[in-house]
Amino acid sequence: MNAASFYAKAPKHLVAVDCIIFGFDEGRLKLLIMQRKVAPMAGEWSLVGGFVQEDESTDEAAARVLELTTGLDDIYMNQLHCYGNVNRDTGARVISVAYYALIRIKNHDKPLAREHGAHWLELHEIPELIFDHGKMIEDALAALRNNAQFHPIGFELLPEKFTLSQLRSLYEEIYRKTLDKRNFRKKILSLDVMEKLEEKDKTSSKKGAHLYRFDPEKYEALKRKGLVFEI
Amino acid sequence: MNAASFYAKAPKHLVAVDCIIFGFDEGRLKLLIMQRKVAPMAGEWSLVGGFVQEDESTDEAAARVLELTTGLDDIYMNQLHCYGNVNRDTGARVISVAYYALIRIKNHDKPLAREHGAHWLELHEIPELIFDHGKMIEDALAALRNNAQFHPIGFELLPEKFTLSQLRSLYEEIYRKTLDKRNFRKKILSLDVMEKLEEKDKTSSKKGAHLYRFDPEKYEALKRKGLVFEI
DNA sequence: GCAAAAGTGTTCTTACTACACCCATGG
DNA sequence: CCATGGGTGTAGTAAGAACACTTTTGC
Repeated sequence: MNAASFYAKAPKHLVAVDCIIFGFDEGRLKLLIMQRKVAPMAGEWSLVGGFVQEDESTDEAAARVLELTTGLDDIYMNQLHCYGNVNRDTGARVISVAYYALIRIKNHDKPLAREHGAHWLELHEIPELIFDHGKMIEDALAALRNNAQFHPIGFELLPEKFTLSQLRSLYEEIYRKTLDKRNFRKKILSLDVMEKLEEKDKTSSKKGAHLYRFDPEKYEALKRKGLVFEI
Repeated sequence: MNAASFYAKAPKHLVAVDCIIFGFDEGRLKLLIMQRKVAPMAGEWSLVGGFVQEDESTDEAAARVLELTTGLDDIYMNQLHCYGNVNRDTGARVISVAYYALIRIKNHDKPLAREHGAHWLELHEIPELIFDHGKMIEDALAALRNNAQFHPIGFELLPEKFTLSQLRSLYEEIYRKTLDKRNFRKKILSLDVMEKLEEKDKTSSKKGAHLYRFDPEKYEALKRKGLVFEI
C-alpha cells in the first residue's frame, strides 16, 4: 500500500472537546454547565464543548471553547479522557476528548457566560446531562481528587491571596470529608510552598486571618529536594 | 442553527489508536514495537497502531489492533492519552488515542508478531520512534508506575502462577529501584490478595520457591474493608 | 462582655526502614 | 559439602491521627 491510499482509505470522524469547568465559591465546589442550543437534545443540560477544527490541536480547541464561555485564557487545564463509543452522541458519531479546567470563579466574565446560557451549579445541584456528560463529570471528580493530592492544583481554584481556612475548606470539598484544623495547618505549612503575607482578611472573622500566596519558586525548591507535595 | 448543519459544518479527522504494549520476561520489562510498512517513514520503528473505523469505539479499535499483532484478546488495557497536535503525523493530520496494554509475554502468538515485523525490546534498547511515539512511551511508563502503585496490575504481566521473587523483580523493574526482600514480602503478604499454592518453582533455585496466584476475590474483600492496595 | 473565627502542642499509634542469618536442596 | 536462592524477625524512626483551650476584636 502506498502512503496516499493508506491515509485516504481510512474513515474520518467528527471530533469534539468537552470541558468540565470547576470553580470554588462561597466555600463550595461548583461546575459551569450550560443549556444546549441545537438539536438533538436542545434545551437539555450539557457541558461546554465544541468541534475540533482543521488547524487546531485538541488542546487548543479546548482552550478556545473555554475562552468563548468564560473570557479567560491561560488557565489550568488537563486532558481527562477520550470518549470514543460509537453511539455516545445521538446526533452523529462524535469522538469527544474531555478536559477539566480549574478557574478562579471571581475572574470569569459573568455576562459572557450568561450570554451562552452557562450557569455555575454546586455538585449536588447538577441535573441530568446529555449523552455521557454525567460520566465525564464523575471521572473528572475522581481525577481532580487524585491530582489534588499530589500536585498543588488547589491554588488554581482560589484567589491569588487566600487564608488557610479557605484552603482547608477547599480540600474538604474536594475530598468530601472534614480535615482537622491543626493537622492541616501543620502539614501544609511544613511543605513550605506558600508565602505568608502581612495582610489579614477580616471578611469572615473579627480577629482576621493571615493571607497566603502560593509561591511557584518554593514549590520548585521542594521538588528539587526530592520531596513530594502531598496533602 | 439546526442539527443537520451543526454536525455537517464541522470538519472530520482521521483518528488512530496506538498501543504501548508492555511485557515482562527474563526479569526485564519489554515493549512490543514494529517496523512501519507504509510511507512516510516506512521502515522506521513505530508503535503498533491503526485507524479507528466507523463502526467501532476507540477502545474496540485498540483491542482489535492489539489482537492483530499478538493474537491475544481479553487483555488488560488502559487509555493513556489523546495526542491531538496538528502536525504530529507527517503524512496527514491524524489524532491519535494511545492505550497501554499489559500482556503475559509467554502467551502471545510469536509467529504472528514476527509476521507483522514486531519485536520485543527492553526499555534501554528502544530506538528512536516515528512521530510522537517516543513521548507516548515515556508517558505510558509514568502512567504504569503510578497505576502499579495503587492497583494490582503487576499481576497482568506475570504468568498465572509466580514466585514472590518474580513479583519483586517486576516491581523493581517498574520502579527502577531495588526493594528490600523482607519488607516487600511483609507488605505484599499483609495485603492478603494472593493465594499461596502448594507447588514450588524449582527453575531458579534448588530449594524451590512457593508459587502464588493473584486472587481477585481477596482483592475485592480488601477493597470492601476500605483498604487500598499499595506497594 | 460576648460571639465567632484564628491560632497553637502533645501524646499515641501506626507504618516504614534498615539490617543479617539460617534453610533446603541439587549438583 | 558447598553454592544458590528462599525464607524469616526486630529495633529504631517518622508520619499521621486524635484531641481542647487561648487569643483577638467588632459589635
